[in-house]
Amino acid sequence: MGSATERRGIPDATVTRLPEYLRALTSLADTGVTSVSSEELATVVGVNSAKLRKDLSYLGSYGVRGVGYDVTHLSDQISSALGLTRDQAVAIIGMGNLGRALAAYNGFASRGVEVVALLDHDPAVIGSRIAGLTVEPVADLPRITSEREVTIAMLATPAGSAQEVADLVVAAGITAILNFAPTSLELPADVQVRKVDLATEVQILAFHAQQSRLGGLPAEPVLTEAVQ
Amino acid sequence: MGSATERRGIPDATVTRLPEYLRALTSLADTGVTSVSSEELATVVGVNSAKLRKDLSYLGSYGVRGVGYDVTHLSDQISSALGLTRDQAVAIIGMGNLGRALAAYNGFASRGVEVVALLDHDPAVIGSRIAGLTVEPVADLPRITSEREVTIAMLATPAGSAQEVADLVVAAGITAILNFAPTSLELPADVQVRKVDLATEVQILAFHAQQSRLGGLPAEPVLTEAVQ
DNA sequence: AATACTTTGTGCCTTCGTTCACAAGCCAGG
DNA sequence: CCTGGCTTGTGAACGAAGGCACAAAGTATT
Ligand SMILES: NC(=O)c1ccc[n+]([C@@H]2O[C@H](COP(=O)([O-])OP(=O)(O)OC[C@H]3O[C@@H](n4cnc5c(N)ncnc54)[C@H](O)[C@@H]3O)[C@@H](O)[C@H]2O)c1
Ligand SMILES: NC(=O)c1ccc[n+]([C@@H]2O[C@H](COP(=O)([O-])OP(=O)(O)OC[C@H]3O[C@@H](n4cnc5c(N)ncnc54)[C@H](O)[C@@H]3O)[C@@H](O)[C@H]2O)c1
Repeated sequence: MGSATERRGIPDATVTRLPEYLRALTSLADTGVTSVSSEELATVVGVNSAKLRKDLSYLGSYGVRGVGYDVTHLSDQISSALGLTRDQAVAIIGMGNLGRALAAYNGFASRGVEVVALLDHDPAVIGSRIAGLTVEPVADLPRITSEREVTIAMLATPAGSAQEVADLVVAAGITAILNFAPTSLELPADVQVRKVDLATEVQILAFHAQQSRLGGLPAEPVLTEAVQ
Repeated sequence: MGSATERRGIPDATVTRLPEYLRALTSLADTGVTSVSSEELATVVGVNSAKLRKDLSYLGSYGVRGVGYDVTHLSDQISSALGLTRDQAVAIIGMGNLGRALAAYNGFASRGVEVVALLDHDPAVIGSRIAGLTVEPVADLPRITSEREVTIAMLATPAGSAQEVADLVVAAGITAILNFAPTSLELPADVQVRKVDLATEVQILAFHAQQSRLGGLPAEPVLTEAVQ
């Protein structure tokens, strides 16, 4: 119960859930709800309510006992904890199939993410307009980064170029990368990297699918915890 | 050290790493490497070597002390544990920006994933050809599922339709879903769901970016563990 | 055959995360 | 003002995951 929002040490597991809570709260607010109990919010998000409360307690939240949480206030608290007081300026690098889809995605704006630059190295692509932005050469990344205060790069280049491009990104002063290329990047420890690898996701699903196939017959207690 | 590969109870954390190992091994095999030590493989993937060895031990692996692991044999072991002995047949539902990018993605084939159907409900899209496949109506999902033995569905519809479509998917007999819509699905407990939410990923990065910005000044020991 | 060297597989301890369960605190209603 | 009923915030128990460190088990060398 420290002074304020910025206590060092929100657990990683909590941080990964905060965006989920925020999304659920935004959606509740849109439907006119002004107050939620931890129980209600927890079922919406699909987590245990005690976990939810503990998560919120890390940001020194202001729930009211017997009542619940004020939706807008809690949203603000979470936004602030996540550093979303200002929109995050994002650059997308590699304007192929995936890069174009990302650029065209209109789900970012409402969640504090603004795409401010599209980059590629292919002269055939540079200069074309995609989703209201003009594709620029990667060579301009340092200038673009400082001019538009880019904080996050999305890497959508082929795996072969990913490391090389990541190095450029870091050299340009960006310290957070969302990597879509199926390769692990070797970068300084102060650079945050998150990876989205679809084939990996599918393979994890394949494992579980196989499990239920195998486990289906040997009459196992199927553990039907209702998600209701 | 049980009889074989199919021991019940590979930890979840291990399962999520197995695809990474498999990818690294495939890439090593491509460059002609036939044998790796846990140390080498671990640095490629970016994990602790003891963790790697423990992970492999869950599949009753056959490493050779003093030598390491046979690359192709280990690949087979992992593939088998993951249930990739046959390609996973995947259906993509919702052929918008993202669905098209997924359909055009050529990185699946080499990793045991085959896209066998593209579905939408929009008559304007149905019938068009994308990446060699014809878009079919969602109404045909049950037939398509049984005919082509679809095991996994990728949901790329707007968030508003996601639950509804997911219900159809389950009704068609599919028990594994990769959900790209930013919403949590409520489904029977025996259906495996994994979610890919890009805005969430960005927000997590935003948090860490903020942390290093705040922590940057108060002279903290930056913990530069070399990923080498 | 014996010795030196390498690398696995794993027991054990530590750290992190989850869940339970309940006292503390707040509101509403009489 | 006081009582009853909810819901929060959190201590404590539990469980999962991570990592160290070393015996066990193999290869290579003499
Ligand atoms: N398409 C998908 O749905 C999908 C899904 C999962 C992962 N991915 C991954 O995302 C990445 C991109 O996929 P894609 O299908 O869009 O590929 P793509 O080939 O369509 O596009 C790649 C783009 O990156 C550009 N590029 C290449 N090297 C570059 C460099 N050094 N600097 C700047 N730009 C460069 C190319 O000019 C091209 O425009 C790949 O790593 C792929 O594995 C794609
Ligand atoms: N575009 C991206 O890069 C991106 C990134 C992250 C997440 N997403 C998410 O992925 C989903 C799709 O995004 P998008 O940009 O491709 O949207 P989109 O609007 O371009 O495409 C949606 C497609 O789904 C189809 N559809 C709608 N309702 C359907 C139904 N009931 N049954 C079958 N098909 C239906 C539509 O006809 C359309 O073709 C959204 O939920 C979005 O939030 C997209």
